[in-house]
Amino acid sequence: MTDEQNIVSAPRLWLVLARTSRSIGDFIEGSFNAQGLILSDFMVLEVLLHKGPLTISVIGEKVLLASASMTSAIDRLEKRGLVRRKNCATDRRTRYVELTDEGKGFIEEIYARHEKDLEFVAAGLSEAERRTMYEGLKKMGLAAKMAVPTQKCKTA
Amino acid sequence: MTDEQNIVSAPRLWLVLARTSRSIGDFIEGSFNAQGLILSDFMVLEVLLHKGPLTISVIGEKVLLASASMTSAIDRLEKRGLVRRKNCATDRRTRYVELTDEGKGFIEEIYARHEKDLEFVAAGLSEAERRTMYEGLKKMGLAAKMAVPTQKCKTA
DNA sequence: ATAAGATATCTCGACATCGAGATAAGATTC
DNA sequence: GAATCTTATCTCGATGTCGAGATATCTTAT
Repeated sequence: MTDEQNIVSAPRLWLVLARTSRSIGDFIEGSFNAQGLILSDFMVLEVLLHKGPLTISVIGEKVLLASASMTSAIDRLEKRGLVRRKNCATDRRTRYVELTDEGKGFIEEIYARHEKDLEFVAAGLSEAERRTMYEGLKKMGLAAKMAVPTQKCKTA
Repeated sequence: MTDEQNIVSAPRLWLVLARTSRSIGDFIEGSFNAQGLILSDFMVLEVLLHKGPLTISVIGEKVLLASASMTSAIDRLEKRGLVRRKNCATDRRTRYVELTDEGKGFIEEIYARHEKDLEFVAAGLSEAERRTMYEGLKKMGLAAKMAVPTQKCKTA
């Protein structure tokens, strides 16, 4: 740390933010790439584990994937027997996606490791630091979202 | 903010970090997508603007692109007349990449806008907040990098 | 000087993602 | 009830990225 007394410019903050995000992303991907899972597929499984069966478009909103990408993501997971598509009784356009038993055990195990990975990465941070970072990141993210016209930014 | 008093878990911190990084990325891309620039190409031009001519592999290290991706990135930029490949006098394997006059003017203008975008995003943060976030992000990034065996993590 | 190893760039094939458009079905309006 | 609008998913083609391997060149050891 040679810059202990300099002010943190916005570009510099963004640089370290982007790099950190990437480093952590690479790191956590390491814990399931060996199982042939990519980050998107992991996120889909994780959402299903914690929220239960959801429609394809709802999952897509949560993991930030376009509909075309969702179709192929679910295809990949279904082909491996980790999830199952189920027709909706009341709306025949809709397809619910749910974890198979195998998929549930699979993601549970991987998610436990994932949590440990994240604890490790954040281990050096005090509660106050986490709080400040959390709030600061939210502020920045909200400002960025508000500035993008296409994005729907819920004010709540 | 309904969670003013809860502790910030590592997964939650990572979630907001990843989302913020993405939101800001989308936002800043908006300011040059109209010019037909993608983020990678912008980063290449930005490095050349601030560091001067560099070899393809050095640029790749700085913008975190694999060599195959760098070849096509430079191809794209060269085709548009924004950069130029130059053979190295002392090492015939190496190709230096430099901005053309057009490329220089182009990236200068876009970078100015880019800086404003980032100032806008970080505007709501006090100097203390920025400092805490900066240091905290660096801590997390370093921890993640150290945990990835393939990555060379300079201790300096 | 030669052989073996390292390095810089490029080529090729695979793949995840996306936008746009197709299809089918629910919701709304008249 | 038919026409129109909206929504959910899928298909298709294009693109950016990557890993692995090819090629050319430099470096090092002998």
